[in-house]
Amino acid sequence: MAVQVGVTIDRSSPVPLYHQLAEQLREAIASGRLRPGDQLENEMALAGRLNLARPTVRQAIQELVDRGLVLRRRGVGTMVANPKVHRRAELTSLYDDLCRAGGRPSTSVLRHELVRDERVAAALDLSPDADLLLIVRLRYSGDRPLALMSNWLPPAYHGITREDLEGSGLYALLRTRGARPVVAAQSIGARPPSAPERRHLLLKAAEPVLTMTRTAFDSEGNAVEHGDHCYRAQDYSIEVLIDQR
Amino acid sequence: MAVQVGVTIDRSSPVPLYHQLAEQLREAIASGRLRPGDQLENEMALAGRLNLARPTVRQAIQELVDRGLVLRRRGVGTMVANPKVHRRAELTSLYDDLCRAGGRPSTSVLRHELVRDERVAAALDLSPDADLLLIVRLRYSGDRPLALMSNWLPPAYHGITREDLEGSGLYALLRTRGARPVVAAQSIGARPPSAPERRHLLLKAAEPVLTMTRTAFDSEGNAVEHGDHCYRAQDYSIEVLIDQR
DNA sequence: GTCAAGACTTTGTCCTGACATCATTGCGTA
DNA sequence: TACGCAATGATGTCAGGACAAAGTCTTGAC
Repeated sequence: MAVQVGVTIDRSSPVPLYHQLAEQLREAIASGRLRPGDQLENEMALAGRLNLARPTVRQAIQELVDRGLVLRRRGVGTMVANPKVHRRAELTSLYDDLCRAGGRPSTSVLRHELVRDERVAAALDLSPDADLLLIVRLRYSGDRPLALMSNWLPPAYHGITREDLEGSGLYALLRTRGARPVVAAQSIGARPPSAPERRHLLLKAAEPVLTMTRTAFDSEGNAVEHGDHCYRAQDYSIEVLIDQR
Repeated sequence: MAVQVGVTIDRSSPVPLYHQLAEQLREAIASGRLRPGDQLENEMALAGRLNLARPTVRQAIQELVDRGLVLRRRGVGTMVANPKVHRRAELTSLYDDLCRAGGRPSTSVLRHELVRDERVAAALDLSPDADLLLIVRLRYSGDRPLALMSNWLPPAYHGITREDLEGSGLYALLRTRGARPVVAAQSIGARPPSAPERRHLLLKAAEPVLTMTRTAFDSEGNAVEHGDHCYRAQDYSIEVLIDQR
């Protein structure tokens, strides 16, 4: 009944054992080796087979529960969840999104300069006179403009150049510089486009823009970026997955 | 240095000990007895004082970490996080939101009838010929129309009446009927209003609507509701808090 | 006075063991 | 046949201990 998954645990690795296990189970689900409705081995069996203690196995499975990948039912067991609830909101950039969707994104950097902005500094929890790197980009999908994006970065990331930005997404760049954004407050709205927005995004006055304002922090509460984006609403929608525990 | 919080543990209660502790710490933070930057007692001290094992205390604190209420730093301790990252996205209804914001929401129910809809049934993971209760409501804040909302409910909730809906929010009603929605996929977009939307929401053609489509499930993967809402964009924005672990 | 090594504190990981609670299954009895 | 109860098997909770790793602080040498 229960599906066995090939798992190898490397005890010499610095990666915690529970995370090694969670990662391999996650991969098994993503690749389809474990399919929705499949029953996982029970915790004791997994622990015995892998020579781990049950709390370690539990911690691994808890990671998957937290992500909504599996469901636990006391007295029954653990099974792979319905794929509808699989994907959770991720902190990714539009660039990554387009790449995954198979689009050919390109970027033109309209502005790249140091500024001071009290309002943004407050959002980032920095002192009001902090220097911020302002980046304004126009993002294309193929040859059609899709988004006009303004981002403000704290001093730690001022080394990012125009050339960097034309080649990859902002979040990928931030991550290569050690940023580990884990939490972001987003506000999403809509309005008629301003004149520059109409010009850049090739919009008529009656065609609205979808706006997204976001501030991202790492796990220690340090500011990572503040963004103010607007999208062509007819070509874009924002997907979020909300869960409450 | 560390702030002691009055905590009482009731071992005869059916509520898990770790949850009792987490709840009281959460309350201490919410009420301001613990303030951002304050250091919590360390895990061993808490465990000793409350006669709990350290893993139990850890599990309690983990709950707070998961909600972004506190930060843990090895070798340093656990401290209350910056309030900027406190609130997380919640599964609430517009009605609840307006109540909290002090508005005086009112609702008129435009439609309340059983329908079949293959597309919605698929989103809810029900059979295509399932009977669904379609509810269309116009929500006012004070005397101004704010949102036009369509919701489809699976058979378990067909007992909800027009009168119920005029008095409280949909999510409150669902919860009184035992629903425990915990996960929802939302898609947010914008577009010019349709003619009926313009009429109901008193919009001009150039004023866009913000659209939100949502499907909610409970922790066992059962469908709870599917909603298709549109809001006056000039009066409303959607806040989401995203975190990735 | 400055800097580095080491002691100390605190959280992170992992183990073993025990009992509680819930759901299901199957058997026995009415 | 139908119902109820007990056995079984799974996850949920909790204890207590051990060592690892990271950050901070003190101490001592130069």
